[in-house]
Amino acid sequence: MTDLISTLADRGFIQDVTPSAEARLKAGPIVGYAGFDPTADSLHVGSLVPIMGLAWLQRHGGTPIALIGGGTGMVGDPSGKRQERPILSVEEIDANARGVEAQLRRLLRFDVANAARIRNNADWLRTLGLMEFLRDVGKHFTVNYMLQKDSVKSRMETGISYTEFSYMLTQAHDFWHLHRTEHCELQLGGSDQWGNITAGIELISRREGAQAHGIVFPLMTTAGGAKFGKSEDGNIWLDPARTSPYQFYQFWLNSDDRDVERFLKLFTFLPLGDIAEVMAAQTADPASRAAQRLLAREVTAVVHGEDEADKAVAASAAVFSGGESDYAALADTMPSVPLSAGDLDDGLPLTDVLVRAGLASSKGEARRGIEGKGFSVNGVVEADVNRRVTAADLRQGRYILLRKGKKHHAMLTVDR
RNA sequence: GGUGGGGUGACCGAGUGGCUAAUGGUAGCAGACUGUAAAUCUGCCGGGCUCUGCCCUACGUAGGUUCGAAUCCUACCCCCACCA
Repeated sequence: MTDLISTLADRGFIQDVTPSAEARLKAGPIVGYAGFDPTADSLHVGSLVPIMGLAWLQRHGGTPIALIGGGTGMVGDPSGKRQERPILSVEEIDANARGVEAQLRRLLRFDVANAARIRNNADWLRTLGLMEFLRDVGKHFTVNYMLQKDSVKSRMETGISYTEFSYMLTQAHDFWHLHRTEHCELQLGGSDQWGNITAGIELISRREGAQAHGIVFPLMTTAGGAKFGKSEDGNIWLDPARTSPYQFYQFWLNSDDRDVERFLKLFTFLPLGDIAEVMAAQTADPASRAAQRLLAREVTAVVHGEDEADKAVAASAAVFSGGESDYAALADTMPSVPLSAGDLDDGLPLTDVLVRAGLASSKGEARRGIEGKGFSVNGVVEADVNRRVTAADLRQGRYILLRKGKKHHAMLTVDR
């Protein structure tokens, strides 16, 4: 446990730490948690930071708890948000929670002595009575204290509902609950969670007379200034049904030179020595993008497994080297759209096909893209707006590879 | 409850009766250059079509005035500030 803090610090995880944390971590193994909101049925790459934090905790002998916010999700965390959030139905939250839990189960270890635990705060928050909450939690906080928090202060202009105002208390209650029931003494989170975490520490101190600790991670950004984890298709999800392993691999491969070292430290378990080595290679020959390749391979393997990572590497090599390749293997890892054999009898307009493949959001966009030489079929740029896709375009009898720009691919697969 | 200000496309933000699918900026997409990078330059950037043009839908909501409205009128909803 001794060097958890230094590991995290060396790898760029630490934005802020409560003063007592270091001494406590040196004293022995600890139980720590991080929360995950069930706002969608899949986590996205942004969630990898706290997940890696928990994983490092586990590797240093601690017991990680991944807390799914099935209860707090009903309220909505104002932290880092400029506007009130839409309320999801309980059914949606529960469905999302199931998806998130399945992913967490793959990313943490459950077969070791200090096995990870998964909890859902719906289990205690939904049954918590209002009077009980006001007496046992609300009584310990002054409104003055709550108004000091950034999450509230920054919303005083635009407005914040009582519901979101109260959020920090529900999260504080979670920390207290986990402390009480599982001896959890540490909470990890993004830097926007600082206020919520310290509120929890405060509550534990008041009710239990015990000292709890917090570590927050820096806000993820990219050197280009874009939001981390977003692409033109929206978020980069961990769910392969939403973001194929190939797309996932490509996301990391396209990392900015200025970000790649930081990402290697944050999103892989590679020893710092290995990272320094690959960075040296990268600096010597930037065009090789050795660091990006390693990053993409490693993160894809962590999230989707070794096999999928290998396929993504192979598919990327095939697609970007040009020439004929093993289409069946490509179809397996990249977004693939099924066609029935009959569809091609008369040929399909290319514009329709691009929309179906998700490469264009409307026929008009597809048409404009073709006019701008932005699309290709089987590696050949297509400039004819009226082009039709026919059986003659099939490769290996059943595949057609569509490409948008240089980087975006989709495979049409004819059913047999 | 009162007074004042405000609600425009993904976001910011112009626009006060026709030249407005709506200036500009950001973000995004494509092309050129490159290293599947950055920066830069160029084009695109509500939807559909039988596409040098045509048709829908759109400026908080619902009506109205007008040949014509994001722009004027009425009611309503929501947000903000100050006052009570």
